[in-house]
Amino acid sequence: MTGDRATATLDLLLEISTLLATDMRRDLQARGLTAARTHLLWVLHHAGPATQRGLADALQVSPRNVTGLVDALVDTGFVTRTPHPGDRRAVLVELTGKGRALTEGLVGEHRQLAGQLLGDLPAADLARLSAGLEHVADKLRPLVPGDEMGGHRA
Amino acid sequence: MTGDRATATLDLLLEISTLLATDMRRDLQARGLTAARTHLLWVLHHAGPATQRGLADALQVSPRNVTGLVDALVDTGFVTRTPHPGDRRAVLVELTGKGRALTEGLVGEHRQLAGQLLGDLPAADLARLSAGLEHVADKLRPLVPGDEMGGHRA
DNA sequence: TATTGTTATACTCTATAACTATA
DNA sequence: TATAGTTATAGAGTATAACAATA
Repeated sequence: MTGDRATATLDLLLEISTLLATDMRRDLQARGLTAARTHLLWVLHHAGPATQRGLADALQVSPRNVTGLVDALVDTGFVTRTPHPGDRRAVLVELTGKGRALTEGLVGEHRQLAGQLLGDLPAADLARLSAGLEHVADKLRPLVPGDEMGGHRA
Repeated sequence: MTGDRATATLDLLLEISTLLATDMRRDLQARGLTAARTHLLWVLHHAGPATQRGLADALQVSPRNVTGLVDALVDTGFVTRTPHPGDRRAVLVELTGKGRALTEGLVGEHRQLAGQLLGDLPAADLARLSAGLEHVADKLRPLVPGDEMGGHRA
């Protein structure tokens, strides 16, 4: 039955999700980072300096939560808070050299992981896998309103 | 370049992971359940009554953590604690009628979601997607030691 | 009056360590 | 001596509400 095949495929997708999350979390932990803090660094890496308000929107998380994450990342030297020029209420959060080194390292590891998981798949198979995943993502995106962060994840 | 194609495919996989997690969490929250508690119910659904020790092993989480999760699920009426016949140190955790109704509902919704995401994919495409995902899972499983829970996730 | 970020408070998941009751 | 589960303590992520400074 096709229905069972679909269910088994969704199961596979969920298993892979868990495995990927576990694998990445372990790598980050070794460097003293959590998933939430890394996600914030990742947003800064892609978007450049941002206000905490902007980060809260990007991460879809409360402003109060951002305060805590930025506090921790300042303490550990990954980001700095500087006054916002032109709005004295706001601060600009930006990556330090250490922060930039980290996110650039992540890009490389990300690429390496992609190679490890998909590198020996024939190009035609990779294209078909990609197409299948696009199909799934297209169905899924409308189910989760207020996404916009597609891909920006560590 | 093939490398970039692989990276883009991994990105897609990560985006889908996030979307799936968000979608499922929202559904559960509406019923007063968190991901961790639901995961425990899911294990009971598949394995039947279990000791807290057994649950800790299955969930790969500390015994102390299980105490808290079971406390909450007892309070909300999803499981019961009964004395273990034959070992007076241990307790058996089992689903109540409410708990069973919930997990059975999850099975149905899971199937429905699979149909929604994959139902209109031609059988051949579904088979190729499935094969591609199997390839990824095969590469990924050895990277995450002590898994064994493949598929058992809510 | 609205917005930015903070303090105050609280809940959940998670962990380790020490302890009790049993094996 | 080892195991099952609890109490004690702690850290991280998350949220809402009230508040200060600024727009």
